[in-house]
Amino acid sequence: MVNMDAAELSGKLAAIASPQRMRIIALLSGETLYVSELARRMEMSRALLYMHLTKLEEAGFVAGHLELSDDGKAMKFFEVLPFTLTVNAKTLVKAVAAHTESETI
Amino acid sequence: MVNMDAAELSGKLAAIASPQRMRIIALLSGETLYVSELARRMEMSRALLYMHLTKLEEAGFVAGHLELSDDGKAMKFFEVLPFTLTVNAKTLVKAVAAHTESETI
DNA sequence: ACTACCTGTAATATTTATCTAACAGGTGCA
DNA sequence: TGCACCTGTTAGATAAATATTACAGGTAGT
Repeated sequence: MVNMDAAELSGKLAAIASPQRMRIIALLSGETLYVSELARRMEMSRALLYMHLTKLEEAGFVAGHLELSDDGKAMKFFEVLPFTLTVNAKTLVKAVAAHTESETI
Repeated sequence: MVNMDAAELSGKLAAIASPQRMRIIALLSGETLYVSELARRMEMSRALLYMHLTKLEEAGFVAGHLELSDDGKAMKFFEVLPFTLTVNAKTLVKAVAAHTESETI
């Protein structure tokens, strides 16, 4: 994770760049919520929310797990994974270099 | 710049998230190049490159200026501006909060 | 006049991302 | 049985980003 190639870094940045997904992380940061509840707070359809959550999960920003509530309902909770992303010119040069290497060799 | 709202942060992240634009910054980081030369190294049309450069410039990552070469040609040079972007859960919470404030008040 | 460079933009096509609507399946309770 | 919750997915519409093509204009040198 110390050395990310351009594709990976780009994926993470794209995942986090969306205002909607920024809000999702902000909402999940503090309390873990299950999908339907999160959908209500986001005022967003579950289908759409799933799309966003999938992108965030693939990028490694959140993680979801099924839980069985007391009354037997299956509920999918999501939590924010700890992360820190630092980007500057140096970072980008490294990422691009790593990328072209893996492409060429 | 210390406190960015969600829209601004999202704009910067989106600008930097593109693999093409990451390569542009990597190429410009070290030497300033004029558009046509950069287009050759990127193996990309100038029209498309302009689109990318505009986004990078609007986000504040690069700056361009016209220069008159010795033989009278107008040449537009671009350079990378110093920047460091750090994103984590705390950053996002702040950005989102700043956003909803400016929206509501 | 013609070639070889350069900047700059507008119209258009293509590809991707985002969003909506609709469905199937589950549990618990009145 | 019917209502109120929950998860999960797919097909399709809409919006936005990306890329292409084709211009117009400039300087310098052969």
